[in-house]
Amino acid sequence: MGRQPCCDKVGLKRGPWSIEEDHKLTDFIVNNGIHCWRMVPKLAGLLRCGKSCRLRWINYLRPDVKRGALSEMEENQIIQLHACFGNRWSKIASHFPGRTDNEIKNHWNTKIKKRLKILGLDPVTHKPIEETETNPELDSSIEQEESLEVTSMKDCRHAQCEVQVTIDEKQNEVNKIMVTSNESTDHHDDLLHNYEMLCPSLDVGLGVNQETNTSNSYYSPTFSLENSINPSSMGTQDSIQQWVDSVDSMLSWDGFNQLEDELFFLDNSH
DNA sequence: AATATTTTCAACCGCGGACCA
DNA sequence: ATGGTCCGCGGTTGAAAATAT
Repeated sequence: MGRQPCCDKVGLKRGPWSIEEDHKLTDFIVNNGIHCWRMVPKLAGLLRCGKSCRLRWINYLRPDVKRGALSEMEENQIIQLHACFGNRWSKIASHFPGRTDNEIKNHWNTKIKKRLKILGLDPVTHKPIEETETNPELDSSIEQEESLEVTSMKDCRHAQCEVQVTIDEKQNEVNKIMVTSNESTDHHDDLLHNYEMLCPSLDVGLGVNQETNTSNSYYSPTFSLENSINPSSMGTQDSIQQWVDSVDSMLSWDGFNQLEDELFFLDNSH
């Protein structure tokens, strides 16, 4: 015969844990350790199944569990790791001591996913949504399956590069707008003015916040105008460089909150 | 202030692999 | 080798909190 059943669900309590239950479970584990989750509720005097106790301990009661919002650095790291491992949350969580897979999964589903969508990126493939939609080869489900096969560090770095390239592509789009605007100084000035109106907190005219431009390790790719801006118009180019630097910092994770705030009305318009 | 809607996140569910008798 | 249980994982749910109307 096999082992005994995990638990008899009849008569067991479900739903949110009370403070008293938390104390019982914590006291028991602190004093006895964990040998068999099936036995924990019986020995601790709890009307819960072992599975529920395990979940409560790992996600909430564990003394080394890290509380509070995830930092921007952590968010960036989650995105990188998601590009490598897909939805393998426990794998991703293992890179964040004190953070639980449940917490990271929730954070991804409620926040990061939305931000990537606003950026025009598919949260599953990490590629531009238009590309995924127009190219059946890049169907999300297929991509997701493929991402599960990515295991080696080489592949991982490759996946990270792909995300990097996607962000670069986004900035190239900004570049194209810049080139178009470069055809007319007036138009260019209008563009800067409009952008300044959109983002009043950015000092477009007097200089750029270089700190935000360098503080992000992943979403602040180095950006060159050499291949996209006509070098003959240096005066204009300086302004454009500043503008693009601003956009660069806005596209970085640091600046995204600001961009999101500034452009919220665009999202509400449809 | 009251109500509706959206967001957040703790907890549950079911599956698959590991393990045991 | 087989059948059964346990554990851990990822997907999903739903109540509570926050925000909008």
